[in-house]
Amino acid sequence: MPSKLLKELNASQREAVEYLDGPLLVLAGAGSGKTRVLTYKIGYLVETGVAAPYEILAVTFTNKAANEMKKRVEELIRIPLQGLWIGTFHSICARILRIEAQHLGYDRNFTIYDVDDQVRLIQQIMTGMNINQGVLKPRKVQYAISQSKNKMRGPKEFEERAGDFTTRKIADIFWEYEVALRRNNAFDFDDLLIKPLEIFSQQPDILEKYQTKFKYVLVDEYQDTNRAQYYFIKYLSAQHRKVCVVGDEDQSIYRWRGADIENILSFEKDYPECKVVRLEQNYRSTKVILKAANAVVAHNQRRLGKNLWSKKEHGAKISVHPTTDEGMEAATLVEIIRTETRQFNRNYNEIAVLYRTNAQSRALEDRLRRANIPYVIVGGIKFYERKEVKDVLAYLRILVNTRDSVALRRIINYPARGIGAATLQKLEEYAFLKKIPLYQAVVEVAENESIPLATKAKIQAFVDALEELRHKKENFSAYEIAREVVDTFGLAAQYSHSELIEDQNRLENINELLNSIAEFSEKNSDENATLEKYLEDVALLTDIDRWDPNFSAVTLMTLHSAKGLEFPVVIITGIEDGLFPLYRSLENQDDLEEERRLFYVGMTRAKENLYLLWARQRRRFSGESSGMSFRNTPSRFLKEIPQSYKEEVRTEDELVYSYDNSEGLLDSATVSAYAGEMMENEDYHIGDWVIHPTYGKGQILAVQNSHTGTKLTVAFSNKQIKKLIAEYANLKSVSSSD
DNA sequence: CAGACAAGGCTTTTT
DNA sequence: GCCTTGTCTG
Repeated sequence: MPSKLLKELNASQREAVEYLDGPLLVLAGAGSGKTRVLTYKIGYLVETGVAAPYEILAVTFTNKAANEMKKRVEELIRIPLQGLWIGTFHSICARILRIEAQHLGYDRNFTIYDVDDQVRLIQQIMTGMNINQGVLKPRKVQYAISQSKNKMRGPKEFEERAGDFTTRKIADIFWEYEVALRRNNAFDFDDLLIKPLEIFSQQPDILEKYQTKFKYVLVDEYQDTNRAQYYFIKYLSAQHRKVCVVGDEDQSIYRWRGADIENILSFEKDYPECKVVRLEQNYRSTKVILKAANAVVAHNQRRLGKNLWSKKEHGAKISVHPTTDEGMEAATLVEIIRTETRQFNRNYNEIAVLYRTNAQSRALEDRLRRANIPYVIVGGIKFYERKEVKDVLAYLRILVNTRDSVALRRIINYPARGIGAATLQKLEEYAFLKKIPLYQAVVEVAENESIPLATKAKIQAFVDALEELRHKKENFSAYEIAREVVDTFGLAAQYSHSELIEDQNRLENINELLNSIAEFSEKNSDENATLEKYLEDVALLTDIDRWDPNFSAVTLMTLHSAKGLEFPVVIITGIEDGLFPLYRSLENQDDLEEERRLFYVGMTRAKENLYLLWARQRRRFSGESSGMSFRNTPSRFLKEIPQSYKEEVRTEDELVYSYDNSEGLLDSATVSAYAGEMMENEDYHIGDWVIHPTYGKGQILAVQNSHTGTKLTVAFSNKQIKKLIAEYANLKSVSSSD
């Protein structure tokens, strides 16, 4: 039956969907409909009966993409996709580990450790080993271990390569860390990818089970797979060899995380019989944006090469905005957003603001807040990484996995209940001597001679409360348990009595967490709505998964987070040499090419209008040069955009500060932002108050010296903004605002 | 043992 | 500049 699905595809897309006989490499340029191909391919496989949903494994880059894709396919073919395995590498691996964990000596209710948990565990280990954490930072150790695991090197391989003293010390910690993870019945993020491979190599029968099961394996964003992910796909598809990978070498941006662009570049070597389909028609961007992006990425050496084209309109030129400093950059940003929303009637959610580093968001946020422009930030401090959220989760974790000592330590005296460092030390000694998990030592506190009676009573009360909940867990929903945890241990109460905005936020976050658990309980059928499953979901969720594109707000995020998304208007900030590309990538050709790909990714997110902002001066707060201002030159990538596709806009010369503030007062940051460039004039200063014969009292927003005289931009109390020539305006200056 | 205050470090990107 | 961590005092 020739599926009607195929009619909705162009020739290349159709070719990619229809080819089912063997390995397939789809080289899909930005905006060329690769998600569409994957979606339709799954639909086609199921509709034609070539494969049942449970015989398909589909790997996506985010959980959100997985959910959307599944929903979309079900809408298309109107067949429920029960049993389909779709999700990120991490979630699929976690699923396998739940089933097979016993082969590694783990329980199926293992915990997944995020970076924060890993660092806490490493701190514990280092304390135990008497290593000075001031000299060797736990965070550094965590990074080194993670990087090593990303390359599939365990403690043994790490030790073999360890040259200097510090690295050998890290190797020692690495060994202990692995032991501790096992003891805690926990995997870290990197384990999720590595451990299934361990099981596969130790027990070929288990590998074979999955190889037989998955007739078709589909992988999105293949250019960003690392070594472990590469082997994972290779092993699982070895039997049927029906593996379809989709990717774009020009969008490979995760080298630092161990992603190996070679995986896609050499796919044809791995599978000599493979078919290659190129998707080169871009449906997203205007011709100008696309050609400019192509011109930039053409500077890279290591690529398969492709020729992206678009049938869309020519479109507006890319506007490049040089600004004085980060304050002016933010002011310019506000101005652009105002123009787009007021003049061109855009909704806020049609606009994305992208930057290289999370730290850049603060200056932008401040200004957006003052200008009353609604915005959401994706990334940065993630919701599930917030202290108050992690506190609640730690309680839930210890209920599920009593061996999770990282969780236990976090909550044993939080909120404070009189179990201090000294007591914890005694409990730990007890656990160590009896070779039992810390939680067990807490349960057995009655038998512990070294702890004073009064303290014992406190610990006993804590244990009793936990144990009661642990038993309730079997018969109550995840939400009910979480609600009770929060009430029993007073996790919200401590914030609800406070008037600090910060505490109010924390309270809100706890409520939001409870809501999310309630939503989870409702959405999933009973057997899947367990606390265990919830904790796993949460551990693997990213901020982008929680992001609602329909919410009417400007979206702020890093360029990395923007991958896979599109917006009518994209504003990229901080396009300066040293920031983008970053200094540390300037020396190395491979690193520089990755930065360029990142810029390419950013540019190609834009459908209609693209703005590029950079600041001549920017304050930095990292490294030795902390707090210093730097003179910047525009990013070398800017020069790689052909002149005919861009135009420079000197916004600040004509920038009029929009005047929403009804009191007519300018905040100090605004004043200083304007003051940066234009303080030269002796008679008039930004922020000064003046009286005009007809307009009345006003405040100076901008001063410019031009050949016609001193141009002033003044905001008057009737909310009018006027540009005046000082020499003719007959202004009187007033000393203060009254 | 808990809360207040000071010092130090940090920021490249994320599952 | 802000946040986390450590130290001091009650």
